[in-house]
Amino acid sequence: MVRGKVQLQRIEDKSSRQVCFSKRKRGLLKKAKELSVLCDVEMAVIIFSSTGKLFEFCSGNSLRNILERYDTHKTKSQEIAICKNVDKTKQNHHAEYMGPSYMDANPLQMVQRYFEGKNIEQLNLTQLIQLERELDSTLVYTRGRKNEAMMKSVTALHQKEQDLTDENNLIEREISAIINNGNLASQHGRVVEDPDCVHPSPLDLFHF
Amino acid sequence: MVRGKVQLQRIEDKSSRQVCFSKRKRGLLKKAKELSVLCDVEMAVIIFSSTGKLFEFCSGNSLRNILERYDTHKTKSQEIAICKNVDKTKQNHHAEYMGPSYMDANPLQMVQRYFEGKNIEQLNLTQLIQLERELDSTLVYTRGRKNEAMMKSVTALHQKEQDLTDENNLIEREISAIINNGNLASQHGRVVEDPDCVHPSPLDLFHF
DNA sequence: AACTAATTATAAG
DNA sequence: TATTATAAATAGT
Repeated sequence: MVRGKVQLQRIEDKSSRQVCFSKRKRGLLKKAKELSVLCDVEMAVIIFSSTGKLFEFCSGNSLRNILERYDTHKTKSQEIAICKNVDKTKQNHHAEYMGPSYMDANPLQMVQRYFEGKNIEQLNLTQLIQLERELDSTLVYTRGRKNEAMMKSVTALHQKEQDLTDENNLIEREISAIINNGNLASQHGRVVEDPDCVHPSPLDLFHF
Repeated sequence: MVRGKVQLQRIEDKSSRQVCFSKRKRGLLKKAKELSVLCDVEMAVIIFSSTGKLFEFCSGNSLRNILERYDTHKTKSQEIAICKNVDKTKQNHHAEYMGPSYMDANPLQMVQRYFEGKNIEQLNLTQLIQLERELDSTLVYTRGRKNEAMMKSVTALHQKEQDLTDENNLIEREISAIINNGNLASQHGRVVEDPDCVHPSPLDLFHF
């Protein structure tokens, strides 16, 4: 019988732990199934026992679909984070207007459209092997372009910083000249910025 | 109070369903945490509510690590299964008919079409970062499907081998019976093939 | 693995 | 949201 509350800590006795795992795993998977059915939700449970054995549950028929959705969801959140960050920096390194979202479909959907509505599940082995290769090389290419774009962006920011610094130095020299000429009444409409304070490190734009 | 057992079916009333989801989700996540701590297991739970909101739990500090382990585990299991299957199999099969080629454009071209003819060179940094992520997850997905397809293919071939072997044994027995009856003039329209000579290795189908 | 007392989860109010 | 009666899970035998 159950004596007192269970302490939330690792059960040290191996045998008890194994028995507990077996019972609680069954309970958890049952609860998971109930939740998914009663409340009509999409969900996945992945469990690796301490012996390395895999147990899984998913609401539909494909755990992979759920992981895919998870990835998509995360990607979207990250995109929002990136855009917010970019807005904050006011460093406009995508000068062009992006227009209405081109990013509302991902390559998975594009592939499926391309295969005339066929699900990737229905592609045959040869098609899958070829698709894998082509995705791989498109990915490598895209990654390279991304890195180049990052580099350019960094370089552009450095240049901008340099220009501002030069401009400030120039203004300072002008002011010094004016002071040295004893002409204190002369006015400049500009404010000297301190570039070190105004500009974040270019690398802050990227989330490494 | 709880009256009678709960029926395992979708709760039709939206409000009740929402309340139930909220309570049971909390319960499930608590159970998940208890299981992971008490029994020292690595686990992940991913839940998408019917309104599309994401809830997650994981035992360590990175759900993505667990998903990676999941992928690795699946891949490894499949490889082991394939190798076992292939080793057992000394026999062949002919490649399935693939149908008309859907592969006359690759994802690079698809991506470019999708971006209204823009070259990947012209995508901005935000677009490139997202495209990279999406290609990556599509690739992971495709790779998983390919491995599953390989498994199925090998299993089917193994079955075919068994069928052919059985058929050959049957024919050999028939011939022996005929010979033992001294009826050497009797004709059979079939030739017994030597499978070891005729059929290439199944692995030739896959480009490792 | 089956049993049972005690805890825990939860449907309804 | 909090309460409570009941169902369900489960620790120890």
